[in-house]
Amino acid sequence: MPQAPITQQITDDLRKKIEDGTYGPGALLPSEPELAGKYGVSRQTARAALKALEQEGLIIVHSTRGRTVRNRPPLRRVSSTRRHASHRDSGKPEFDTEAIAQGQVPSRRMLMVSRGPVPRDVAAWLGTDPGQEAVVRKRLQLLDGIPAVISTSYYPLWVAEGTRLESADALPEGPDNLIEQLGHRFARGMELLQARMPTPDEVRTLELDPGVPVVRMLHIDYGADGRTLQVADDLYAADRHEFAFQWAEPDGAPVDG
Amino acid sequence: MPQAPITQQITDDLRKKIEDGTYGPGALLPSEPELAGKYGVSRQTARAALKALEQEGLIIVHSTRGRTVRNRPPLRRVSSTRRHASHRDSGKPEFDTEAIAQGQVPSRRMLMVSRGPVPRDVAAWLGTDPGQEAVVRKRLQLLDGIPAVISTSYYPLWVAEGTRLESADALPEGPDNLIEQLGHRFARGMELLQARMPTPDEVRTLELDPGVPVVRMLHIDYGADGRTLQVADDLYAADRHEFAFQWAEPDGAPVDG
DNA sequence: AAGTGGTCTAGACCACATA
DNA sequence: ATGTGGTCTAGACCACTTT
Repeated sequence: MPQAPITQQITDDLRKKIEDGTYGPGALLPSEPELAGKYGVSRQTARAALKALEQEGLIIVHSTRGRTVRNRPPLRRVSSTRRHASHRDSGKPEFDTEAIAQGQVPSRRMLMVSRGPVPRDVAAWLGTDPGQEAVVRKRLQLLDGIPAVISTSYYPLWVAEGTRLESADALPEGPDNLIEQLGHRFARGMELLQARMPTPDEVRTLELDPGVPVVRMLHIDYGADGRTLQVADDLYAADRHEFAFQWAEPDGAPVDG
Repeated sequence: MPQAPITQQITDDLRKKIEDGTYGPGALLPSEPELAGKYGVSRQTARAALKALEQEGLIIVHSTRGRTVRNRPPLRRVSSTRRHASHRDSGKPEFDTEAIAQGQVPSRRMLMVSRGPVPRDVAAWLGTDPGQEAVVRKRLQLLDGIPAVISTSYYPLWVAEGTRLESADALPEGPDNLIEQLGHRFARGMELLQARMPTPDEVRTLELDPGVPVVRMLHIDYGADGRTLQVADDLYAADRHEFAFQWAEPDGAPVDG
């Protein structure tokens, strides 16, 4: 059995103390010099041990104050069924409806509205020819002023051309309702979830803490004729959201998540 | 605008070169001394820059060979509907059915079968009294010998007591089928997905690369009388899986994901 | 033998917040 | 003024693999 590096031993010690409550949520960890002295190592080594905990998402670093144990915020539940037409309030975007129901103040910042090419995997779902342009709407949605989701929506030209979907203005009723008003019907859809580490860009936009992954939800909606009406590419901060899906036998009562 | 640290500049340079294909998948990056020379920094600084890329999951470190650009493996699609009784092959566990359908060889390693207390959040879903015990089955499921999922299932005593669910042997037909054979019916269910960074334990068991998050899927099944039949706590390597959910209007054709 | 990454030291200077 | 983290240097020894 090889001897574990001293850095890792220190990390393990500290993690254990966080897990068993020696350092509870919000507690201040020993400072770098303090740790270095206690274990008889250089400051860099103590620092490396703490860095590992930071990347596991266990602690928060306060520049001139020290490091504290992160206390996990409650997760916001994102329910799949809420997106369907039957659950939608036709006056507002689904995001707003859900936020208000939870007593939070929704807001949004438009990041981009343009006609342009789309990423490879999105293009495959859109069902458009490769190289074909689409209308792209990218916006940041916030809850109580805190960034929650980066939403990028792609609309085929045959859906969006000449409509308010191409306008840089916000859509008070939400894109889904607008599409229905344009005479389309959402017949079926699919949601794809993936998790990964964020890019530095995404860290900035979502104001992510270190060690926090993102969840990408690709939402594809099909019309009655089988053509793709829209592809939504939503990026969530993983430490602030969880995702719920339900099913029931035909005669079973549905669950409200 | 404050000057970015030199470490970060190097990271950004390298990331750009990975993204634009200067260093394609599998390509060998410059070594630490090489980078240090090129940017006129110490080896530690070059090393820190590379470390960042490693934690973003962009590169793989080979101890005595260098660092190469990671090429992303295809994601295995995990479909929610497959778990429902109507989609289940009653001879095999759902995991095996799906694996075989994709041409992969499923296998499993039992990690633990015991009667014991359950984590707080699982207990809440189980609907048992706090402190109440349950039967716990923990196993590692593999595809072609590669770890895929850590599955931990919790069964209330009124379901599992005195049945083969308490046996340490594998269940050839799978727990879901066994539960039905015991006279229970799955009436409805819910799936909860969360993403986070893994613990060191989980890294070891799932053989995770650095910078790879895990997805936790909590699957709760209810019987016809509304009581919880089981809670499954599955942990997936995020770089090897994606998750699909579908819906359709009553008269719409279902989608096969 | 040479080159890779893995680990660690001892010291330095900085910006920033608090006392 | 002191203590915190943020960054960087110059050098060292190690294990391992390839040449």
